[in-house]
This record gives sequence, C-alpha cells and structure tokens, in this order.
Amino acid sequence: MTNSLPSDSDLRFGPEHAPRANASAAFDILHQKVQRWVYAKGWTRLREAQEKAVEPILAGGRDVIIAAATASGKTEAAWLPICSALLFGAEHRRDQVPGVKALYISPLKALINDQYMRLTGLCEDLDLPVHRWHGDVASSQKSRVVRNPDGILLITPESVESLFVNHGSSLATLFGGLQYIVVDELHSFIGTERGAQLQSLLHRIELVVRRRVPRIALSATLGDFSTAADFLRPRKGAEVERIKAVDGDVEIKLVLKGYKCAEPSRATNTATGSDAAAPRDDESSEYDKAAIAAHLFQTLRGTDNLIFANTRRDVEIYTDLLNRLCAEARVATEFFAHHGNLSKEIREHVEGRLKDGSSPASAVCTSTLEMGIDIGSVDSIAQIRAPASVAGLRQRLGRSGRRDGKSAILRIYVSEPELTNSTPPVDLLRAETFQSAAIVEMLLQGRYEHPYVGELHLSTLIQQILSVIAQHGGADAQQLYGALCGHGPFAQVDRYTFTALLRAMGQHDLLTQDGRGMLLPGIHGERVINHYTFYTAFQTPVEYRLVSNGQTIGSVPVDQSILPGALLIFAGRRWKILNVDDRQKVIDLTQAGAGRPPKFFGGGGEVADEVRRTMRALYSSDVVPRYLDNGAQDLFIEGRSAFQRQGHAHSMIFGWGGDVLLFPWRGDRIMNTIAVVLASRDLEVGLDGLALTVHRTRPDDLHRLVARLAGESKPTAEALAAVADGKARDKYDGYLSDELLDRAYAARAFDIDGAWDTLTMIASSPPRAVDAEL
DNA sequence: GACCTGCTGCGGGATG
Repeated sequence: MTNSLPSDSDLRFGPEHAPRANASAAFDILHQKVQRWVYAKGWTRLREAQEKAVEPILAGGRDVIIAAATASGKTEAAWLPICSALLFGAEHRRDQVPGVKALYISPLKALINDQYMRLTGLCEDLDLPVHRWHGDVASSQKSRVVRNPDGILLITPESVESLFVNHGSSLATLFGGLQYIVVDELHSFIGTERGAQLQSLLHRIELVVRRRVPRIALSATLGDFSTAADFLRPRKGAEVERIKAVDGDVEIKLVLKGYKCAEPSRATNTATGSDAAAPRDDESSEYDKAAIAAHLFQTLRGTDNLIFANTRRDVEIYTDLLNRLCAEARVATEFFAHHGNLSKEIREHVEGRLKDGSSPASAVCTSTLEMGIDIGSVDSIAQIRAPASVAGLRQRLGRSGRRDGKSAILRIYVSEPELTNSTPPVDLLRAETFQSAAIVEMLLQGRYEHPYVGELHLSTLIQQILSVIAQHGGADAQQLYGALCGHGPFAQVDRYTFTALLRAMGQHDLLTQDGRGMLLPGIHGERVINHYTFYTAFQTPVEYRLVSNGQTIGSVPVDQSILPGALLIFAGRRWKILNVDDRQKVIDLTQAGAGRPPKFFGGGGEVADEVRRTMRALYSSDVVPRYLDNGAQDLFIEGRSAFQRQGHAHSMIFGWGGDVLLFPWRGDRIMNTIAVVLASRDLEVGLDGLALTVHRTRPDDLHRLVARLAGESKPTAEALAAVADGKARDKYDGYLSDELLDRAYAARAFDIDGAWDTLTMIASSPPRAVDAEL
C-alpha cells in the first residue's frame, strides 16, 4: 500500500547539479568567509529553507520562523545569515559593543552539544567564539563567559533563568551587544509551562537591553503557523516572517494491523478522578502482545528500526518479549529499551548502536526518540497501540525513509478485546482502531491538531515574579505588573488576578514587603529561589535511583511493590531487588530470571477535538481504508456495524443496564466540561474513552436534564471549576488560593462554548436503549 | 489510560 506525504527529501544535492552556488541570490549576499565555508563543504546549491531565510535574517529587523522537516538544513538556514551579519557588523562598526552577539536557546542539552560541534566547525574560520551553557557544562567555562562575553552562546531556558537569578547585575553587559535570538524546536514549547517561561525570558532580555532583538525560530513542519507566530512574538504574530520549505512527495508504505486480546483492558475514571481500575499484570492472558512481538521479531530482525510504544511500561514489556525471542532463536539481542527513566549511559549506548551501521539494532522507545539528536535514518517505524496525535506520528515517521529516496515504512499495531456476551457497548465500537485510522487520515491530508494556548500559566508567573525580584534585589508591584503582565508575556492575567496572586504569595511567605512598599523574598521564598530546582518551570516527581553493581541504570517512582525480594523488568532485563535505601533513595538490584514491568505514574492524555470528529466521520462513511490488514479490517467492520446497530447516527444518549452512556464525539476538554457540569447536578459521572458513563439514571431523565441545561445561560468557567476536584497540576499550584486555582483550572480544562454546542445537539437527538441490541 | 524536558554556588582537598 502506498500513500504520499509531504516531505522535502527531494531537496538533495546531486552530481547532476553543477557547482553554481554563486548563481543564487541568497548565496551572493552572504559574507565572503561564509561563502567559502559553504563552498568547502562541497555544497552545490543552497537548500530551499536556506535560500528563503538568508535575506530576511541578514536584513536584521524581523522575526522569522523556519518550518521544515528534520534534516532539511534549517539549522544552517539560520546560522549562515546570522554569522554573515555578525561579520559584516564587526567590520563596519568601530566602537564594538562587548557581549554575546547571538543567543541560541534549545530545549535539550543533547541538541546543544550537537549544535556546538557543528557550529564550531563553521565559526572556526570566522573568528567567532562559540560557547555552550547547560547543567553538564563545567562552572569554569560558565564563569569565563560571564567575564568575557562574546560570540555565540548556546543555552537552555533553565540556564537563562539561572543567569537572571545569579547574574542579574551582569546581564546588561552580557547581552548589551545581542543581535539575534534563535529558538530551536519551537513547536515543543507552544502551549506548555516551559513555553510560558521561555516567552517571559525572551521579553525580560529585551527589557534588559532596552530594545527589540530579532527572534529566529526553527520548528518541525507546523500545522498552524499563526499560533506559532503569535507565540514567538505575542500580539505581533502577523509581523513574523514565515518560511516553509515546500515539501516534495515521499512514498509511505503503511499498514494498520489488528489483534485481539482476551481481557478488556478498560479503566474507568470518574469525573473526580478517584477510582482508576488497576491494570492487569497477568501475562498469560496477553496473547496479543506475544503475537505482536512475534511479528515484530520476524519482520524487523536484521534491520534498523524505531518501535514506538505509548508507555514506558509497554517499552519494558515488549523489549523483554523481543529479547526472549532472540534467546529462543539463539541470536544476539538487537532490541533495546529507550525511555526517559533509563540512565543517560544506557540511552547513549542505544543511540550509538542505532547510529552505528555495522550491526542491526532496533530501539523500543517512547517519545524520547521523536526529537533530538540525529540518529540517522532507520529502515522502518512501528507504532504499538493507537498514536496519540497527528503531529507526533508525523514526527516519528520523519525518522524513516530518508536514505537515498527509500520509502518511509510505518506499521501500526492495535489490539481490541475479544467479544463475549458481556462486552460493554463502548468496546464494541473498536475505538482504538478508529482512532488510529482517524489519525492516519489526518496525517495523509496534512491536517494537524491545533495546540491549545488558552492557559493562564499562574504557576509559571509565580516563578517569574520570584525571578524578577531576585534579578533586581526587590521590585514594587507596579514594576512587576508592567514587566510581566500589561504588554508583557502574561498579558492574559489582569490586574485583579495579579494582585490576588501577590497576596497569595505573601500568605505563603514567598514574598514580604518592606516599609517603602518594596516586595522582597520571604523566608520561604528565599529557600525556593536558592534551591537549584528553582530554574525549571515544570514539575518533577520524586524517584528512586536503580543501581546494579555500583552502576546507575535508571530511576523509578516509588510504589508499594518496591520491596526487597520483589522482581522487576527494567532496561529490557530481569532483576531482583536486594535493598531499598529510603534515605538515599537508592534501590540495589541483581540480575534475575523473572520480573514484572514497573509502574510509572502520569497524568491523563488528551485526545484532540479534530481527532474525535474525524473518528465519527469514519464511522459514518462506508469507505474501508486500504491500509488495514485482515485483522484490522475485521475490527473496523465490527466497530462500524456496532455504530449503526446501536444507532449513533441519530442518538447520543443510550440506556445500558442501570446506567446511561453519553457520546459527545468531541475532544477531551469538551468531554471533561460536560462531565463536571453533570457532576455538579449530583450525578455520578465516569469518563470512559468515547463515552461518559452516567450512573444510576435513565435515558429519558438525562435527556430532559441536558435539554434544560442547553436552554439555560452558560455558567462561567470559574464558577464551574469551583465544583471540580483534583485541580492542582503545575509546579507552584500549591501556592494558589482557591479562587486562583479555579481560574487556572478553568482556563486549562474547560471549553464551555464547545460543551454547550454539544449539549444542544444532544438535546435535539432522541435517547435510546441499547440493551436489546446486545 | 501519557510522554518529555532541566538544574547553582561554594568550600575543601588534591594536584601541577
């Protein structure tokens, strides 16, 4: 099966192109030394992103976003003109302002190390020093930069934060000559706490140097340029120059494979999020996993692949199954686990095996290998269970098929419960199969989810208030509001909310006020600021280090099953726990013959509105996608016939036993809003994938209630948030008053308009009983 | 039934 997907792999330098780089207008305006470097590289022409980016960046006045797929030369698209501009500037200006000339901000230390190597090569001949600054860089190198700032500085957002806190008075010198800020992997920041921190840091740098500094952003292919532009330059997104490498066609070979498992692995979460069912550990019932592992082993052995699983637990389970198949076949293992809880050494070893072409290797991984260092191209991508988002799947697919015009290969494995006469109606719909197909359809059409950017980010605002106070040794409320809110990065926070936030911070002793009204850190605030964990905007769980023979192999969160003598599967191997040191937070392991996968904790995933709507369209259509194998086709046809039999074309409310099922066919934010609305009317509501389960009511009663709600005026999101539970999520949410926490939660978790549209639709559709259909 | 990311300054002792 073949489909085409936008890519830019056709932009390749070939011998058929004569070395006529100087025929390019963009090449002509680069500095001569940069031209020489391009020539020495053997490049015969600039690639599309580079050709388009040189002029606007070199001109110097504008913000620019460069969106292109991995390995399309977008890094050079930024650095060739930036380095040229810095060289021209150095030649034409006699009174050189000291300081860093270009700042490169990256979400990953590994990317900084990669870029450092590449840029050093370019800048060697240009007389431009390159420095790096992140947690693994020696403090001696950092103090050298502070003493003698110059050239290009590669840094993480957290390390920029540390500059504000610890070197507040040196910043004017450090950044006085700053001409460009480059943000790499922009898409990874949009809509996150870390993104709010980055926006604040960019703004605060401009406040220090008292002028606008052009922002150059690099990103993976973007579905939504406007959101990205508004993120890069808030409220002035329309003025951002947008550069997109026009994508050529690359062939995708695609198959969706369907399997059946014995036990329905369903977990029901109530609206209050309290009673999640425990997942089963019983391996004997998991013959779908064995079948999937057997197919992976048979198909992928001897080649290089990335096998994406959605959870770290599944990474461990599948790596173990694949290793056992290798042992049975008496071959050396070539399947390696890779996820965020494995030690840096183990992860680097796996990355090394993938890069090394001499022996085949496949990584079973989470999103750790979606972004980041260049591991080269692999032969194929496997995705175990439904992908969570279109953008993520696109990014994963970009890792395959870049070798000399080869096709990208994608295999998706889904698994649905075997049908019995007690199978619940939701399981009859085969939601995992339809979610996978919906995401593939959107991918093939080039439709991506819109990132959600409506949050207040009050937790990160607390961090930034403390950071500004540390930077200046104190600040008054007016200055803080002007620097951070007002026309600043937290413009969505009004004066009333800001004042309430300062009051809440005072109540927790984060802040105190001196006689002249100056805000200073309180005793607790001082402790928070001075601890090294202050620089991150995101929350991190407490974990225990796993040690074997003195070597750290990774870390796990603590739970009751972590006791001496217990068995564990980790890093694709089997272990027995020897000792647990609660004070040092260290677990000693020894190799064992059996084990069980560890539990990891995590928040809930969120399915986008566009994905759910596409799923419904697939159920309603009569087309069966051609990329389904026989197993997936069976599941697809079962799901569609259940959709028709249960009457989803006309109804959205269904009686089932003593409960009622409600199908909004909308994204998780709307489903959560409806769940909380119903819970506020004293109903017990569970979120269950596609459906809301409303307990102890009848279809007619619920339908009447929904019709009444749809006719009433909408509540405010804040009023609705007051009745929700489990609202604290972000790092400093614990310091918020009830009122502020409600506001933060309302902005994050609700879509009142979407929910009321849906309630109106439900009110106009007849309720039904499905019991008879089973 | 989720994934990922990141982190200072200082003092004391050894070494060249």
